[in-house]
Parts: sequence; C-alpha cells; structure tokens
Amino acid sequence: MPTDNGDFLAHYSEKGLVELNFPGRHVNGDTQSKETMSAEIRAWYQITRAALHKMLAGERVDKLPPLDATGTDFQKSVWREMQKIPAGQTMSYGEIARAIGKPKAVRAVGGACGANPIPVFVPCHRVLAANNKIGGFSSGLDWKRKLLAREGINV
DNA sequence: CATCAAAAACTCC
DNA sequence: GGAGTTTTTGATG
Repeated sequence: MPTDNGDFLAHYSEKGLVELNFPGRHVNGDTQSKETMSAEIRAWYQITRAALHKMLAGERVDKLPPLDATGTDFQKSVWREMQKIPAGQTMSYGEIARAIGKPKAVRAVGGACGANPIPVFVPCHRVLAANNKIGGFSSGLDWKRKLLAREGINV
C-alpha cells in the first residue's frame, strides 16, 4: 500500500482489517498480489488506502474499512475508547483509564496501546502522558510526532 | 490447567 | 526518584 511516506503493509481476515504495519517493518512471506485477493478485500484495500492518505495529509477521515483487531477484552476496550478521540485532540493514558472505568489501570493502558495492531486508524498517537509528554510509540517516535504535527498538535 | 513473578508507551507524592 | 495499580505474558509444577 504505497503512500507519500513509504509502503504500508495491511493484513485482512474475512471480517476486516486485522493489522497495519508502518514502512520498514515488513515481514515478507505471505503477501498477496491485488489480483489474487477477493473482491471484498480489494474494496477494503481501496478504502484503507484512501483513508491512510487522508490521515497522512491531516484531513478528517470519514470512511474506514471494517476493523477486525484481535486482543483481550481489556485491550479492545482501550482501542474502542481511543477511536473516539477526535482528530486534533489528545487524551492522556490516565484519561483513557478513567473512561473505561478503571482509573488506576493507567499502566495497563500503556501496555494495551503498545499491543495495538492498527496504528493510525486506532489513534494511539493521540494519547500522551499526563504532563503532556510524548510517551512512546511502537513503530518509532518519529511517526508519532509526524502524525501529531499533521493534526496541528505540538508537544 | 493453576499459580507466580516480572514488566509495561503511567501517575502521583 | 520511588511506590502503587492493573493486565499481560512466559515459566513452572
């Protein structure tokens, strides 16, 4: 999946987008050409690519493919909560923890963010530490800063 | 399978 | 700096 920032790699199941990888972390082996994909996945691919371009351009994304992220109940709660963060805004790990009803699970929230298989669409980059510090990012802090800058957020 | 220990992208004093 | 909370993960019996 080519973008202005490199080639992303998407994984799909029968139910939707399972995983999205940043450029440079390619695990080759079981990639498929567009020709051998089902029509359904080709459609998702188009939507995914369009949404990705909008994200990288800092525009609001109106359409996303179905997401089929796998994880524990706790992780899915965290990811669901993060998807509710509007573009251009941030939350702290503590706020996420409160939002899912476990105010003291802040540390665990950090872990769930790190386990997020679909960065950008599940906007873990909009989650900062409590004192407005950048925290960490699984695919590199450069990406986090870049994505935040695109949305007009400065750290 | 059940249990235990250790670690984590945090927070608060 | 250091202690505290929750969850996940890998080792062990």
